[in-house]
Amino acid sequence: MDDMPPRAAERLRFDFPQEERRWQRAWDERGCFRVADVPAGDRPKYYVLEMFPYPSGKIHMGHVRNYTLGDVVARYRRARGFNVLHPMGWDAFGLPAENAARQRGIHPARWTRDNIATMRAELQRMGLSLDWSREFATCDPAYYGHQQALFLDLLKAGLVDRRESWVNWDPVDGTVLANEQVVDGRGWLSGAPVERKRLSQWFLRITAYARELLSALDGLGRWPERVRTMQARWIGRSEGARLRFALVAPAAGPQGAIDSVEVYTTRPDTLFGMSFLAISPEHPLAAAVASRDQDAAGFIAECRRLGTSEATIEAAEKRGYDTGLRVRHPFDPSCEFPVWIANFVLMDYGTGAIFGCPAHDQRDLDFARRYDLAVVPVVLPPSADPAAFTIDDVAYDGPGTIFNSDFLDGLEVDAAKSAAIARIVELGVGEGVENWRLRDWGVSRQRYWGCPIPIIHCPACGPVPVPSAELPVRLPDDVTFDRPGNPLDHHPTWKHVACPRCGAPAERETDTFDTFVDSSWYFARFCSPGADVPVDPAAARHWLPVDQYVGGIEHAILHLLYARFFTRAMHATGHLSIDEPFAGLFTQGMVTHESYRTSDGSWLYPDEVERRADGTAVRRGSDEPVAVGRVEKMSKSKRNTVDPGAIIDRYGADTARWFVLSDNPPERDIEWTEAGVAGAFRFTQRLAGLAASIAEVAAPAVAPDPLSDAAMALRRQTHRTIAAMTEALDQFAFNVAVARAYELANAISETTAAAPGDAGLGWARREAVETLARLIAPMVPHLAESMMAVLRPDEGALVAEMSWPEADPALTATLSVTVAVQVLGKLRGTIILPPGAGADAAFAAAEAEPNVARALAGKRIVKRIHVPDRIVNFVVAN
RNA sequence: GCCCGCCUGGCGGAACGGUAGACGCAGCGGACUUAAAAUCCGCGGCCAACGGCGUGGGGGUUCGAGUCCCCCGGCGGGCACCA
Repeated sequence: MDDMPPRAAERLRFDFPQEERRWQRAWDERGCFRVADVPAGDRPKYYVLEMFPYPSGKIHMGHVRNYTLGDVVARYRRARGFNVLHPMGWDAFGLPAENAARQRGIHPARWTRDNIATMRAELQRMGLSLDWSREFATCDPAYYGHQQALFLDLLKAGLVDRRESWVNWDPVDGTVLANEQVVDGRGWLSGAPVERKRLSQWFLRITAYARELLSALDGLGRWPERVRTMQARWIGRSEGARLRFALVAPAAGPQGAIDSVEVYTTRPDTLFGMSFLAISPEHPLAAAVASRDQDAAGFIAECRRLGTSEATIEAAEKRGYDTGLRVRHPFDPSCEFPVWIANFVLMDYGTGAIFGCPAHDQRDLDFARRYDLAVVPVVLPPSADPAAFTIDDVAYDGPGTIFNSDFLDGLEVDAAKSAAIARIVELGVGEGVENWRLRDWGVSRQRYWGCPIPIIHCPACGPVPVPSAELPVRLPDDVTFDRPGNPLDHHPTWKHVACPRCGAPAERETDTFDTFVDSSWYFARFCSPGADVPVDPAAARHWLPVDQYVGGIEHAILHLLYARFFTRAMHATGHLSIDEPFAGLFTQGMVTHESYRTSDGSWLYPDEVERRADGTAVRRGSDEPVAVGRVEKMSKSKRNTVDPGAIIDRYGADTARWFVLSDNPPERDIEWTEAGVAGAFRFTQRLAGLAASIAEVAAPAVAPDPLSDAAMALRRQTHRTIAAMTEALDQFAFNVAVARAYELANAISETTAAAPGDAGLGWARREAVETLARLIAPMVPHLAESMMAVLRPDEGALVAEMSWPEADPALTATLSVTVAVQVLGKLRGTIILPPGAGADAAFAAAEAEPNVARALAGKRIVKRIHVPDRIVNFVVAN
C-alpha cells in the first residue's frame, strides 16, 4: 500500500469521505429506500434480498461483494420503476456467541449486540439502499416469540414430531454435536471421543414435503441449475422394493419375538444373487441378538464408538458379525442365508437392513470377500459368455440380461425389476415403493444462545405447548457458563414452572432451536417487521416471493431447502399463500487473495508483506523472505484477509463497490488485488473530473438542430451504451456493464479536443455524462450523485430518485455495418455496407475488395454465402 | 467412486455458430515536469510476416466452431458405504 492515493481533500476530484457521507445523509433524509408494508399506488413490487449476516464481529469482503451485488439490483430495479423492498437484519443466534462467553466472559447478548452495532455502521458506510426501518435480529424476543408461535402452529398441523434418535454426544461438553462438529471421532472443542446416544428430540417433518420439494425444483427457472441438482440429490428419490425375509427361527427381543426382517432394495432383479442379509448395528434385531450374545453386544458397542462422522465411516473398513440367525429366500423358501450385523448399513436409510448381492454391488462384494461369502453373478453383461463370466474384485452394476435366476432368466434388468416386484406382491411379502434420502429435520440443540422451544414437560400430561398468551418464552439473562452443558438446564429457576394443563410442577424444555430455523422465515418477517403476528397476510401477499435472492453457494442445500420447506409449512398453517420463497436466486463466488507465510510457517496479513520489484516478497520493513502461497478464499486462519473498513477509509465505498463488480463475473471467484483497487479508485476520480470539466462549459439547454457529425457520433455512443448496460444489468453481467461504462467515458474524453465552437457537441457531451452518471448509479451511487450535483447545481434532484435512461431507437440503429469477407472460411477483408444491404450488393462489394480479389484470383466460385450485416463467405475450387 | 462446473494474451476477462482477445490491470514508448507522482497521447497474441499459426489435446458436424457433438487431459467444487 505504498502507492496509496493522496488523502488530502484538495487533491481529490471525488472527495469521497465527505461526498459519501453527504449523499448517505441526503438519501436518509428523503427516505429514498423506505417502503410501506402494504404500499398504495400501482408501481409493481420488487423484493431484493441478500442472505442476512451472522454478526461475527466485522464485515468481511464476502459481505461487501454480496451486499454490493444485491444493492446494484435494488437500485437498478428502483430506477426501472419498481417499488423495491430491500431490507437487512441479523442472523444473531449461534454458537460463536456462547464460545465468546466461555472464553472471554462476555455475555452472548452483549457480544452479539456489540458486533451488530459495529457491522451496521460498516454496512451503512457502504451506501447500501436498504430500508433500515425494517431491521431486526433473530435474537430479539419480538422475532423469536413469533417463531415460537409458528412452531406451535406447525405442531397443531401435525408437522412436528418428538422422537428418539441417534445423536453424536460429547460427554465432556454435555451436548449434541452436528456431524460437521465431529473431527476424527472426537468433539471439535473438547477433543473427547464422541459417543452415539439415543435422545428425545424435536423434529420438523420436512419429509412430508419431499415429493413437492423435488418436483417444484423444475419450476425454479431463475435458480442456478447446479443448486437445483444439489437439492434434487439431497432429497434423493429412488424406486425399488420393500420385502420381508422370514427368519428360520424367530428371535426373542425385548419387545417380543421378531420373526422377519424388512429390507429395502433398488435391485430386486438381483434377488437370486443374494448370499447374505445384513442389518445395521442400530437395528432392533441387532439389539435383540445382543441381549443374549456378549460378542454381538461388543461388536455393536465398537461400531457405536466410531460415531456417525462421515470421515470416520469413510475410514472404517467393512466389518460384520454373524448373528447365527438365518432367513429364507422369499422366492425359494428352501434357500437359507445368514444374517450379519454390518457396520456399513445405515439405520437411517431405507429399513436399516439390506440383502447382500456381492456380484452386483461393490460394498456387498467387499464384505463377501472379507468374510468368504458366496458371489453369484445373475446379470450377464451384453455379449458376455455366461460360462466364462466371473466377478473378481469389481462388482458389475451395468445393464445386461438376467441369468441363474429361475423365472427372471432372459429378462433385461428393468423388466426383471418389474417381474420381481410383481412376484413379491403376489407372494404377499412386500411391495414396490419409492424411497427418499431426505430425513426429518432434528431441530433440538442443547444450547443457551438460541430460540427456546416453547414446550413444558409435565410428568402427567407429557409435552404441553406453552399457551400463546405466554409467548415469547424469553431466554433468561442471568446464566453462567462456568461448567459444561446447557446453561438453561443449570439455571436455578427458569425451567421450573407449572403445567399449563394440570397445574402440577413441570419443567420447561431447555433445548433451543437449530439456528437454521431462525433463517427459514426471516424473509417473510421483513414484509411486516412490526406485525403482532408472525407475518401480516396482506404484506406477505404483496411482497412475496422474493424476486431476487443473492448469497453464497455454501447455502445451496440446507438453508435454501429449509426455507422452501418452511414456506410450504407456513402455507399449510395459513401464514402464507405461496409455496416457493425465492423466485430468483443468484449465487456469488468467493473473494480470494494470495496467502503469505514466513520461513517458520506463520501466516502474514497482506499488510505485513511488501512486494519487491523483482517479484519476490519480504516482510514489510525487513529483508525476511516471505513465501507467496496460492490464491484462496479469504480466511482468518490463513490471514489472507483484507479488512473492508480499512479499504473504505482509504479509497471510499464506491471504489470498493466498483472493484468487486468490475473484475470478473459475479458467479465466479474474485481475487482481491491492491492494483485492481487502485485502478477502480482512479476511475472514480477520473469520472468526477470529467463531470467537473464538462460542467464548466456552458451548453445550450436544447439540442441545436442540426447537430454536427461529432455530436451525432457521441449521441449514438451514448444511446448504444444505454441499451448495452441495460442488457448487461438484466443478465447480472456486471463486469460487462463496467466495460461499457468505460467505453462511454473514453468516448466522452476523446471529444475534449473537438472544436470549442461546436455548441451541439457541448450539448451532446452533457447528455453523455449525465447519462453515464445515471447508468453507473446502481454500482457507484455516491459518485453518480456528486457528478449530477456538479452538472445540475441548481436542481437538487437525487439520482437515486431518477428513472433509468431510455435508449432512443433512432440513435441505436446503425448507419453502416462492417461486414467480414471470408474465402473458404478465412478472413480476407472487410467491407462497409449500409445496414440491410442485399446479397448482390454485398457480393459485388466483397469481390471488389482488393485483398479478397487477390484471394479469389484464378479460383472458381462454387458457392456464395451471405448473412446480412454479418458476413460474406466465398466457397471456391481451383 | 458418482455428479456438476471450468480451461481464451503476462493477468482478470469480452465475444446471437459469423472480423477472437471488447474493457480493465500490469507492461512498453512518448508528452507535461528541474525531477518524481498524478495526468494525457500512443503501442501491444505468436511466428521465418503482402503470408501462416492461434481459445487445454485429438477427432467430427458446418460455407464457417472459443461456441455444437464424441474421446482424452488438467483444474475447481459438491455428494459419498443411500442398498
